[in-house]
Amino acid sequence: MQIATWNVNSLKVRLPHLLQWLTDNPVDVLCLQETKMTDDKFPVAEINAAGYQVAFTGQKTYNGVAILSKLPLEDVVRNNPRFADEQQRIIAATIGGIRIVCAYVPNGQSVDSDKYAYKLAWLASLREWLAEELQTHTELAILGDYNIAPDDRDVHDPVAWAGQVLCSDRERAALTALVDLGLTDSYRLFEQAEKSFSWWDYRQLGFRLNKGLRIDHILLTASLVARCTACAIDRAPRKWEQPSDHAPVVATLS
DNA sequence: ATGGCAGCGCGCCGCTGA
Repeated sequence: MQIATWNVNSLKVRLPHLLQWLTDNPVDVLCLQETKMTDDKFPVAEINAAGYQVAFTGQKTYNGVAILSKLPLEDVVRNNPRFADEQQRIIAATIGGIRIVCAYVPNGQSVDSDKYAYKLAWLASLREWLAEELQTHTELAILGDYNIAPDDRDVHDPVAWAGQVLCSDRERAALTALVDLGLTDSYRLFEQAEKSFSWWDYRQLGFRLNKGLRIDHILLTASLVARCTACAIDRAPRKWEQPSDHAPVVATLS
């Protein structure tokens, strides 16, 4: 079984890439972020035709998340029930007995921004909710765009990024607090190339110069860690014409 | 030096993203 996450930066623009990528990578579960569309616009028929069922929650212009699955999606939850939020950033479903949580963590903009305070509050509430979910789901995976580079290995220029949003201590502590619930960054279970990133700025030849960050993650509970045989970032679609600025991350479970 | 891409909105610039 393969589970994956991809921030598509507009599903309207990226639908052809999504369908191509699924043809090339017929994963069992794919979590999407930044669909940027209201639910009435969601391309259900095209995704069904590709062999996937789908649950989603979106809004105009910003945010929006979805879970695609070959197997049925059960017990779908939209948003964190503990956090009143107009922004559509979370969707969860049980698939093949695994609780799948798809998350689009707020960006935060800058550490002195109101959006940063919102990001930290959002993450604190996510932790509270996940703690509850973990009481009833021993097999749980939380996949998504965390907008946090866990440590300096995940940053192309740690000096330039030191203390900046996506790399600041408080965000990293919030991520550590999630991990401390009993989760593991699946990417670091395995030997990985240095300078492995999942996002590259569109500007200044970011991808070509590999000036990126690793901010898209798949966290697993211990029972899924035991089943996890691989985790990889697929840089291929970042090279396609008119790409998302993020690459998909794929974890393989036995 | 706050730029630079990209997507979106009743658009022709301003916002958000990361």
